[in-house]
Amino acid sequence: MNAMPIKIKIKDIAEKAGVSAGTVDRVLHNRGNVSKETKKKVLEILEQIHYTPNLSASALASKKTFVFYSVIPNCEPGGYWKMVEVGLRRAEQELSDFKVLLKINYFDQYDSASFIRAMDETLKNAPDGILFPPFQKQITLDYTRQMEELGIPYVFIDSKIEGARPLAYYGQDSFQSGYLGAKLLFTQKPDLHKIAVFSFFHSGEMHSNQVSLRMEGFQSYVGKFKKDCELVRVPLDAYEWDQNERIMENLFSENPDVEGAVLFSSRSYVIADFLEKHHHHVTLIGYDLLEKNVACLRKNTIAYLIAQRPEEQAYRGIKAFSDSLIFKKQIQPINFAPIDILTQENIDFYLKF
Amino acid sequence: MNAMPIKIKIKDIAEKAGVSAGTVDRVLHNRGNVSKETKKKVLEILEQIHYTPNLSASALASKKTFVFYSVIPNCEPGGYWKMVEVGLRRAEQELSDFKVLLKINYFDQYDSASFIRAMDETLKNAPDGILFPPFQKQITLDYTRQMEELGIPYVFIDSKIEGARPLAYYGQDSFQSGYLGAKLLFTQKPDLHKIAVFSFFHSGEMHSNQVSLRMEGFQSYVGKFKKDCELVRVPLDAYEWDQNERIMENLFSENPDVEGAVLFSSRSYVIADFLEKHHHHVTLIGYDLLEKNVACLRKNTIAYLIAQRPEEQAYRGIKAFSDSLIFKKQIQPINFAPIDILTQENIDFYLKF
DNA sequence: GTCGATGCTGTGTACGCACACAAATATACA
DNA sequence: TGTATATTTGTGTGCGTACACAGCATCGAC
Repeated sequence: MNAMPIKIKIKDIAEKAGVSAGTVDRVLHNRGNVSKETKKKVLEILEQIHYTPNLSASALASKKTFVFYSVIPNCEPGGYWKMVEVGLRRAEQELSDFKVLLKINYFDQYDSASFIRAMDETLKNAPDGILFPPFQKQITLDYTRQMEELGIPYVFIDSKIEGARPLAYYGQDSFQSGYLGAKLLFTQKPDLHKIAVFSFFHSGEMHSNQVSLRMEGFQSYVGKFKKDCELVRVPLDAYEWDQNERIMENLFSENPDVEGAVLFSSRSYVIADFLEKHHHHVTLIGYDLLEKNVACLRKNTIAYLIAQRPEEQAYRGIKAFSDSLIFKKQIQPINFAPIDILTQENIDFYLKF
Repeated sequence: MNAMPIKIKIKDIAEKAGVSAGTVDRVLHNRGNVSKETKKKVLEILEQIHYTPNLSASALASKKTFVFYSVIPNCEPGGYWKMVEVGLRRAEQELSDFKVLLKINYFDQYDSASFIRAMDETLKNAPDGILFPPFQKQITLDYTRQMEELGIPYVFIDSKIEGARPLAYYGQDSFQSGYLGAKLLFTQKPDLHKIAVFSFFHSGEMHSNQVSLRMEGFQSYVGKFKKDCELVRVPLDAYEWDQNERIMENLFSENPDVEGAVLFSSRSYVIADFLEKHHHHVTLIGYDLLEKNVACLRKNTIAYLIAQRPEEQAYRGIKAFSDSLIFKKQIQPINFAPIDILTQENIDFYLKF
């Protein structure tokens, strides 16, 4: 009845080959200390029989502990990177039976030196895998080259860069999400001819690859369909809000005809709150499902939110390591997350999820 | 260094409670034979400590074999349901270490009696879970009610029906995929005023819920945006091709102004091949990524293919059972698969995947 | 006070593998 | 031939859990 098709185990192979289980184990794991002839004999049996190790038993017996590192920006409560961290921890939790450890090193996303410090620190520990969002392209490529030499697999989240060979990527098609941002903005106001494009810097630095790519996508749409529309760049300081108010005031007094705005990083609510006070006729497109952004969406101070799935992406990123290294599965290298369009009408649905 | 945060095991709980591991096990699994006081004591400890069983050890030691059944239409080589079967088998393979067995019962999708036979047969075996595409609504609801009474979880693939409480659904939003079909057809020919809507029957029967819902979606689009467009239903016989040729000839001689066509099930290539011979000016929208359909897409005898991910959906359906029953995870109940739009330009990308 | 019967509890084994260690064999050299 | 050493092979234990079984106490009936 319950005729479980008997699964082949190491012992079976050992018997067939006329050797002991220990020897088969040595062959399977390339541990050496096996004579050429016996090795050949065992390998022949393995060719014939399709042996797949029992993962439960393997995990249970294994003494190896896997240590994965994640290098992400400092995460403030309720912020985007906090959600990433939640996903990371969920993956760690789920893999705890497989002796998987996750460590996180943080950096300041507006300070390349701190990224470099965090990465150096991480590499020193010779981890079994590193998950991180690509920082400024050249700096990142430096590290991906190092990791490839050291044989350390790495996973990109958030955005990706060309020229690297990550084990996998989990995130949006950033360009496309920027492109969509433009499309949505013009859906609201087809005749826009001046758009404020905000971005956060600090001491002149802004290295978010994600933001750059979204910007390209946005521009691409405008270049294709709305050639006459002008984009006004507005650099804000990530940490000093006082002067930002002034910058924005200036912007609008010099450009009273700005009627659309966009910010490619997650703190759209900052812009929205400003606009609400003084310029509520400006239509704003924002990114990412933060609570504060959602509040703005409900108040209609943000017209559309374009969201990704930070928790899910981080979770799957870590799972990619375990699937590849522990469970020997093939990994799909490119994994574009859905580009969710959030409006007042459908936001509840996304929150529940 | 490798300070693995020590995971709590049954033994730890046993010590804390001053009982043996066996007793803790009895409490954990509600196996009875434990005095009220000891049970209370153990439960108290369990409240304090957050114990999660080691899944590897659990799987290894467990004697229980899970038997899942899938009830799907007969699958011809290269057909849609063959792809579903591949996904099912892949899941079985992957779960073989967890004593999971998968059995498949087939039915004729144009014969409700055969569906009923297959379901009855399946239920007789008291499986641990049943995965199937909802057949005609009333018949299906009969069975879902039975399964709910018996405590047998079930998963829908392909399409879903209201009024049932499946553990999960994996498939498209069928209505939406029909809606999209209409949209794409009119993208090609905005001024269409007569569309042939083909469907396969056999001895008058056609119970595919999926097809019905797509039809609704299609009609909804037409009703909303193209009120003047007429839909001509063309019932074909699923098994007797000779007479179909005649039916189609008649159709086109009586309606020479038909310039668009759609078939909501997967064998679009059949229609495409006919149209190619005699009516290549007709634009055809098809469904599903079959090899033969792709060939038509390349020849441009199918304008767009709307595809789902049959293998993936089936795979995830089975995994839902194991995740829920074996790994005690929460399952996301509704899982809409992407509605992929395939054209000559992007088809290669989907095939590679 | 003996005998079961019953309820409760502890012990022991198996699951399949990884890995340490012991044993056996082969090789080198005196 | 004997001893020392390297190479190859087999054996045994533990991983944490599930579950069978044995042991123990309590109780009632005779």
